Amino acid sequence: MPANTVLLVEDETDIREMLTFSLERAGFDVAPAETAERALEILDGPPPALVIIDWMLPGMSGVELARRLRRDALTRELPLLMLTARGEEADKLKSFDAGIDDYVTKPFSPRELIARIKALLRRSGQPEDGVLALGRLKLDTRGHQVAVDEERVPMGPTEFRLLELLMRNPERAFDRGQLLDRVWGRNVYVEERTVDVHVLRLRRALSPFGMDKTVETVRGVGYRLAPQVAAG
Amino acid sequence: MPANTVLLVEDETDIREMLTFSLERAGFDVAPAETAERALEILDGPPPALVIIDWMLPGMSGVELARRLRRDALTRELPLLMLTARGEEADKLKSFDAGIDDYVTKPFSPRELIARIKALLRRSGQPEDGVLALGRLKLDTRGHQVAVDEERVPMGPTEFRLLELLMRNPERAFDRGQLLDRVWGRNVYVEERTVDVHVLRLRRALSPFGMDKTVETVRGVGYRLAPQVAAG
DNA sequence: CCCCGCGATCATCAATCTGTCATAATCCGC
DNA sequence: GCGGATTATGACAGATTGATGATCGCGGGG
Repeated sequence: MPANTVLLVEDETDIREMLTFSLERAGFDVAPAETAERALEILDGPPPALVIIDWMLPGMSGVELARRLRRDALTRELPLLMLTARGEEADKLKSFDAGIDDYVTKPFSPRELIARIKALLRRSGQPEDGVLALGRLKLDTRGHQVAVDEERVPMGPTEFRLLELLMRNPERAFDRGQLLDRVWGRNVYVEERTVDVHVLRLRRALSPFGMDKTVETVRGVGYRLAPQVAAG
Repeated sequence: MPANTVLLVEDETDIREMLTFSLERAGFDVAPAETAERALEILDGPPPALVIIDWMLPGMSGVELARRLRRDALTRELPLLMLTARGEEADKLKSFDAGIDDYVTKPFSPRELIARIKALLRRSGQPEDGVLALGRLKLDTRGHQVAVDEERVPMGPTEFRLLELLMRNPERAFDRGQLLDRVWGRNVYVEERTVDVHVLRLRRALSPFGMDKTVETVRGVGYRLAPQVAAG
């Protein structure tokens, strides 16, 4: 799932399609889900940048879904935006208790929704223009391109997502399990050692630019982005 | 077991799960145990940051478990928080007598519980996570790295854990047995002298930065962080 | 139908880390 | 200063863990 993806959980077809249209026009990729259950399935794959949840959902409610996401280490840090209908304001409190970051009351203007989404993403440290820059490294999440000093760095899709995760969390070490969960998605069964191979490929891709030390090994733990890259 | 793990001893499934959820949302890792016996097993491994005990437990009671923890040198300093039901207020006295640091009466709000937990941890001087800083020394638990004045200090995994323990407990001297228990984990058979070697290795790692006196020998006892480092 | 890019594994090699010893150095009380 | 006790060090051999190159398969074009 592209990193600029918004997971949209909304059961009413027309609203869902309207939002999908608006969001895509605003430059987001949209993963639509009719139910909370479906949303959870999607979240077994690589995580989106943000989740929009309708308060009222058939089956598992939006609030319950929110709680679930907050319970899970993998989704805990995802920005959550909830859609509520008028008259449900009384429940806002409960909503925030479930860990909601923001809410929008229906009916709402797409303009307002987009604005709040961007605010949330900004707050959670996502670049608005889709370009992550760290020192000489630039990663364009929309164009799926990496560059060092404006020069293009060719690499495979998995290496790209791996680098993206690391650049979003510089200085932080991930163990192989976390990397598998967040880059591959946790529904896939893959050997932990496979991570090593992709790290190797990523390093190789960066090495012609003298950036092969960018991804560091943390022995006994996993990998992380080199601090000097993060600092620069 | 991560350093900010909470051991939760509660037999009622729904309460246990609710608390697990709340605690995890608050950023703690949770080790759930249904019984006191199970809790003791868990405590054979690396120790949690805090223990929450339900007053009423099948088999060994919560109070008895608390007494045991207070008797064992290894767990004596763990913050203990007890959950009591209304009507058991009369027993509070007994509870504190058993070495409980704080208690919460059911029904309670997760908010209150979290607040008390954080207060307890603050009180016991254990940062919840992130960067431990002591003088020129910085240890980043998230990124798994140590720095002196921003300059990186390479060291092995065991040395890292050893330094982490010492930095979390400045001013305090540990004997070799305690170090083995808390850094290596209990029920691991290792010679006590091995600790010396790892202390040596840690000192060596720090010595290029003039910080080799950071870890002091307490003759006849064990080791501790040098007071001047702890103070700075 | 074959070629090719990409991804997952495996086997193997290399780099580090670990726990123990043996031995030297220190410390302490006398 | 002596002698025993305690700690510091250097050296090792084995065990872990990570790096690397090669292989096998899959699925999408051509």
